[in-house]
Amino acid sequence: MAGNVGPHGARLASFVERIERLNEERKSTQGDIGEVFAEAKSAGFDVKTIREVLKLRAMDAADRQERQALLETYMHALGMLADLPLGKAALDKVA
Amino acid sequence: MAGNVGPHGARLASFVERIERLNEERKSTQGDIGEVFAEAKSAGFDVKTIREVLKLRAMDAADRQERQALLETYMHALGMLADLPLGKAALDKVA
Amino acid sequence: MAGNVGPHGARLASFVERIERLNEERKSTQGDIGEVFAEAKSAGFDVKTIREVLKLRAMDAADRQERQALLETYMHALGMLADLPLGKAALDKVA
Amino acid sequence: MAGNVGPHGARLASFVERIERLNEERKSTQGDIGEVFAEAKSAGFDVKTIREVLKLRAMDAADRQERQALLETYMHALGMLADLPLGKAALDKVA
DNA sequence: AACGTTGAAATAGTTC
DNA sequence: GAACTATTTCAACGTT
Repeated sequence: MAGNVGPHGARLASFVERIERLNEERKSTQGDIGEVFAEAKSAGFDVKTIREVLKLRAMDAADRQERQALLETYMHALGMLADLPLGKAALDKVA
Repeated sequence: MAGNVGPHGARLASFVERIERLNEERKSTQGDIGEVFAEAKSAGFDVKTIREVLKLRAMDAADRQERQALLETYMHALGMLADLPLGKAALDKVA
Repeated sequence: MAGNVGPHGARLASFVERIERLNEERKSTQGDIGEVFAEAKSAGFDVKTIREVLKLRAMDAADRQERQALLETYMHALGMLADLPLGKAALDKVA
Repeated sequence: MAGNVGPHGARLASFVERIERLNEERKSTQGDIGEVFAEAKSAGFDVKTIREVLKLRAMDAADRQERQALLETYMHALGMLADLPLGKAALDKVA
């Protein structure tokens, strides 16, 4: 049963190895995060609360992105108006 | 209202920012992994199968590590277990 | 204030009570396990080592199950992998 | 290296097997719980909320136990008073 | 014996 | 919605 997987074996092996390498990188970064949490903890901070802070900030960031996207849509729609007081006021509302 | 967070605010901010930075790094790596999968897919490979291969290889690696760790414990317990069928079978697996 | 929970209250109460009953059963069994450990300890055995033995045996059982499940996937993927060294090694492990 | 673990091997094997059997029992019960949750879910109930209910009831039960234990302490302390109005009033406060 | 630490199990959230 | 990962939780263990 010595197979013949065809000429694509090497290509497949390459994909597998690249993914494994990236996976290790990901885990390493994850480990770094754990270390920072541990450091914060031994500095007297409450890890759970820090997680809450991070979550809130991530939400804020997402909101900001949405608003930014909306803003750009408005920018295009109001392109011809932007220099006028009316257009400026509209932009102020979404910014 | 200048965001007075107490004397430890700067320290906390540092932790939060380091984690956020590492998080972005992690997501970026995750994105890279997704790209490799996409590349493999458009090269005609089956993504599900690649995942299976990765899982199997990871399992093997983890097993090897864990068995190695258990070996030390067993070394100490040898006297108690070595001539018990159960213990022998266990030892055979890690040896 | 007769605890009117709506028309589905009885159904919900039934679910809650069944789960609570099963939970007690689970805790009881857990207690039995603790007793066996205690008994083994007072018979002079090292509890930690017994835990290691249990872990190893559980691992082996899980491995066997998982490899069996993977085998089916591999059967389908044989054409793609069978003559790639990586694939061969993987197949050897499950065969 | 055919060990001689001593005369206690059979005893150890017995402990291991008893624990493994209890563990299966525990997992089986756990599976039953999962089934009840699934059933409740397909009946239209929110699983997360049911978990909250269970938690609250467990807390209440623990409280009741504590109060019961306290009550018994009082019972003993007030044993000689229990038949008198004064003692009864005291007992009413903790019940 | 209370305390935090460690390890395992379950739950929740995220990604595909 | 299925699978994987992370977070939380619970119990056991040693430590002070």
